[in-house]
Amino acid sequence: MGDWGTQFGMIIYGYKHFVDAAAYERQPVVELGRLYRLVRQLMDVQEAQSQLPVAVAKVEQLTQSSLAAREAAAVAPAGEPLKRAEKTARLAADQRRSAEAERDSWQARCEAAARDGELSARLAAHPDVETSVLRETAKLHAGDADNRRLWQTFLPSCRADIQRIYDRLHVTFDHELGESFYHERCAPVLEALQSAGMAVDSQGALCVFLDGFETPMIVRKRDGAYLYATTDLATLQYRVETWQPAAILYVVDFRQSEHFAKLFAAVRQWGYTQIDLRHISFGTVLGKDGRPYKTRSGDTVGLDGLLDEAVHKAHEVVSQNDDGKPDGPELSAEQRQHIAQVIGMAALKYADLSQNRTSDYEYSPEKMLSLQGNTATYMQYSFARVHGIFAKGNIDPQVLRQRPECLHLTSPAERSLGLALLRFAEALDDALSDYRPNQLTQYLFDLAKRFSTFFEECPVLRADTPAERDSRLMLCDLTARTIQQGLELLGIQVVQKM
RNA sequence: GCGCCCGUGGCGCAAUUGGAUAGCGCAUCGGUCUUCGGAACCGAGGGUUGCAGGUUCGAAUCCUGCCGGGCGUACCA
Repeated sequence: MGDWGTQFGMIIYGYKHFVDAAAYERQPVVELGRLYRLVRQLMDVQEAQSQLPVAVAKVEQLTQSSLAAREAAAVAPAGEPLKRAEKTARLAADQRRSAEAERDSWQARCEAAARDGELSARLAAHPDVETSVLRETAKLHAGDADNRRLWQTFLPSCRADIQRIYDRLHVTFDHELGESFYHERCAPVLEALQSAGMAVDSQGALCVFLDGFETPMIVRKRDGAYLYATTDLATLQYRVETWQPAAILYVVDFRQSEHFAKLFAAVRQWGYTQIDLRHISFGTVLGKDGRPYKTRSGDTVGLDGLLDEAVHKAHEVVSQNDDGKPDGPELSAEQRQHIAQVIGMAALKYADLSQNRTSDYEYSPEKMLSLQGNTATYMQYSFARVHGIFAKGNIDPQVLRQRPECLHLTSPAERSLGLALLRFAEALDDALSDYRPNQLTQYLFDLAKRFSTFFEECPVLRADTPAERDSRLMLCDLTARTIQQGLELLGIQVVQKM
């Protein structure tokens, strides 16, 4: 958990220069959020200002080489050389265009900042915020009294704010140790690496050079600060000492695969050869523009808003459906609210988990909040239907479960459903073998579809014989329990009425 | 430049890791329908799996080369 990184340097810098004491007094997290965004904005503009001339020069250079490539193509002899030259020219033109686009976007940001008087004044008063922020971060890490004190007062409210989201998502931890916990363990790790001859000085930084990698894994910056890799090494050592794990899974965006490849290589060389270390990488969430999705303006705001939207939309559908009941509405306002919570969260989680873990996907609220087709709602609906039958028939499933011999599969729909039920264990194995939750979602959707067919074709309470009725009730119960168990493994709840 | 990943009906995705006629959802079209809960069911159309070779009894999957896209690449995480 990132309780120690640059984001705290940003907040500390913001607090020292821009805090609104009264606002902080009233709502600390809101004010700290504002400060974070403010500092972020200053850093972004200054990045744009420093990148602009670089981009301009790059456009100039690429324009030259593009011209040269076109001239070369004009005089190239026909055949293979011409094709090659044309391709080079095309590539050069593409590069020039994308450089121009980049230049324009830096320029637009600079101009927007220039039009904002207050922002311009701040930029003038605070040149190079990024360096200042890094300095605050370094001071925090070095034990500076002021920064430590600020960090200690900020941390609880920041942590509590994040907890709100975890609570909404029902995410809990068995152990929780932040980056800060490992800080004091970093120096001994580096000493060990140095005495093992693995870590050496290079250009002022402490580096581990590894076979098969062009660049080293840097474990201590020139300015003395530790990095991501340092904490990862200390964390691994601590975990081995404390829990003797057989395997450690790192569930992290695939863009960090090189980092983990280096980390694992270093760790094995260090002597930890018995642990199964795995980077469970996943694809990037993309915005509408196909670029990685970011909430530059804040941190958890985007997610919070999405959760609200999911619940709100589910509430609309629940209400609409309940109002349309033949005998009038059945649900209280509280029930509707609870159902909307469960269904909305489920839709979001399912949208994420039903995707192939390794592929990118586009952040699209419309799709993520859909309640039709291959969605959690479909499974939850099956579960609720079973409870509808049990309620209407006054059935106690516990009684059924005493006599499993009552199960008889005669019609094709019953047989198809029964076969799917038997495959549950197999689906779990599939999901587990390569850490792919979508194997499980796919199974559950298949099961629920078969149940729908069964439900349509096979009357349960009005079955022809008591034996058939009992058998079908049993199938219903098994289906409901399988769906409930499967969804629970995905962190998704069910409701008896919806 | 080097490295990693991706390309599957209009759109979004699967494919038991090399097996049988490539599946599903949305969308489209057509049916069911005074329901054990229609947030449903049944059916139809739509594919040369980016292109070209190769390996194999068998390729969406493995190899090679193109085309197109994404990401990473020395002190961010």
